[in-house]
Amino acid sequence: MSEQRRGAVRSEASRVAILNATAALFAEKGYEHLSIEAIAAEAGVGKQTIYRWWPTKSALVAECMIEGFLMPGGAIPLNSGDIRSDLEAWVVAVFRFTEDPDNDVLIRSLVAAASDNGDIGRRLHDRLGASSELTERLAAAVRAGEVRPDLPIADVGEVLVGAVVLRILTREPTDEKLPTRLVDIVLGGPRPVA
Amino acid sequence: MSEQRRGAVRSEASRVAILNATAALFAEKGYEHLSIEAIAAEAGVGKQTIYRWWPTKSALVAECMIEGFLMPGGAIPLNSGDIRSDLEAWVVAVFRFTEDPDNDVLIRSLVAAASDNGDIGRRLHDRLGASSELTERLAAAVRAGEVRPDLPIADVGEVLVGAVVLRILTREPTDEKLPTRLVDIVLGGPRPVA
DNA sequence: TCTACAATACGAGACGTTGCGTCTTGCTGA
DNA sequence: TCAGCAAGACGCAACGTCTCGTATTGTAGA
Repeated sequence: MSEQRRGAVRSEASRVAILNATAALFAEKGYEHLSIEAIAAEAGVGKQTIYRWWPTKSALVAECMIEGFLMPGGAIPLNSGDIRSDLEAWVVAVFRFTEDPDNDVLIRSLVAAASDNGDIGRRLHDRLGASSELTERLAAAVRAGEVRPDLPIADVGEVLVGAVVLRILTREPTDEKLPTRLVDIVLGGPRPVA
Repeated sequence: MSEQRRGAVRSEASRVAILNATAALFAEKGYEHLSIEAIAAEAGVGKQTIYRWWPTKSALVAECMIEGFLMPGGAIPLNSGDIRSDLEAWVVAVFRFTEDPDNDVLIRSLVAAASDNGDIGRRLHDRLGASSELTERLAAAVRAGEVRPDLPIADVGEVLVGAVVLRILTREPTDEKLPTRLVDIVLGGPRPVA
């Protein structure tokens, strides 16, 4: 045992340069027109160094996403105590994010990447918030008795994200009341008049 | 005026052969690995004949979709008089359709195609039923007093389609109760016990 | 009416370009 | 000594343009 390894060790500088270049070119060109050669050139790296560590373009993009080089942050729903306005604010924030053409291209490219690579799909799913912050906010609402206790919160988050993604895909323009309507749908009707 | 044209006229046989070949190769290889040269060869047609009439691969796929060479039929929700079970049956049918790996590839390729071509996105949207049969069934439910009259039916259809698309993208396995939960969400709670 | 001609679409495929993924070379550092 | 590195050559596939020769169709002159 004790497999000693000798020889040079993997260069972290190259790795980071490659991820940075991938993120930059991805945002600029989109997933389809992303080329390994361009990434290598942009990163100042030999092609082999990319092929040595990542089997496919998809894997490279997936790692970019994991490491947070793509989609930094992401919307996090607040907890003001009012689940309805918090969800609405979240949807508004997401739509506002997608209004910037740059972000629009980014999202659609991510969808394209997801559509031919399962890993990317799953990570996109996590990162978009459906299984983390958004669900957490909904769970808090259940605990606070703000929504009916049998609400399938994981599915609610997914439905909201799905609606947003579909809007982006179909290029349907969003009207300003859409966030309210979406939240009404998933919460089972408009806010009761007090 | 009266700009007369002369010379040979466009060959309908070639046009149909190209669309057929595109549909066949699209379903077989997916959008990404679809090549114009392969389409030309499959259709027994010169490449120039394709480039003469379609500016891009996306446009070709879009026309395939318009003409119904792709996604024949599509699920049509029944009207049994019970909106809840009709919607559920529709969701089940759609998920069952996507369980076949062939259809799965087709759908994901359509999503990929939509993500870099707006026309395809819009047509996919129409064809998936969100703006036609599904909405019509929901409108009938409103007229019959089955659901609250202020339900934003167009958005409900979109939300359901979005949820299905997202499931396909994320490769999340579907459990058998998912259709029920999705319908519960958009209809504002589980079916009341009679 | 018939015939030449011009205009256009067609199948076929050559062409230069781009990006692929592999391989080689010479260098650097553990 | 051996592994990772940058650089880039290599053969391959598909790109989109272009040019052949042929077929089809309208226009115009006999």
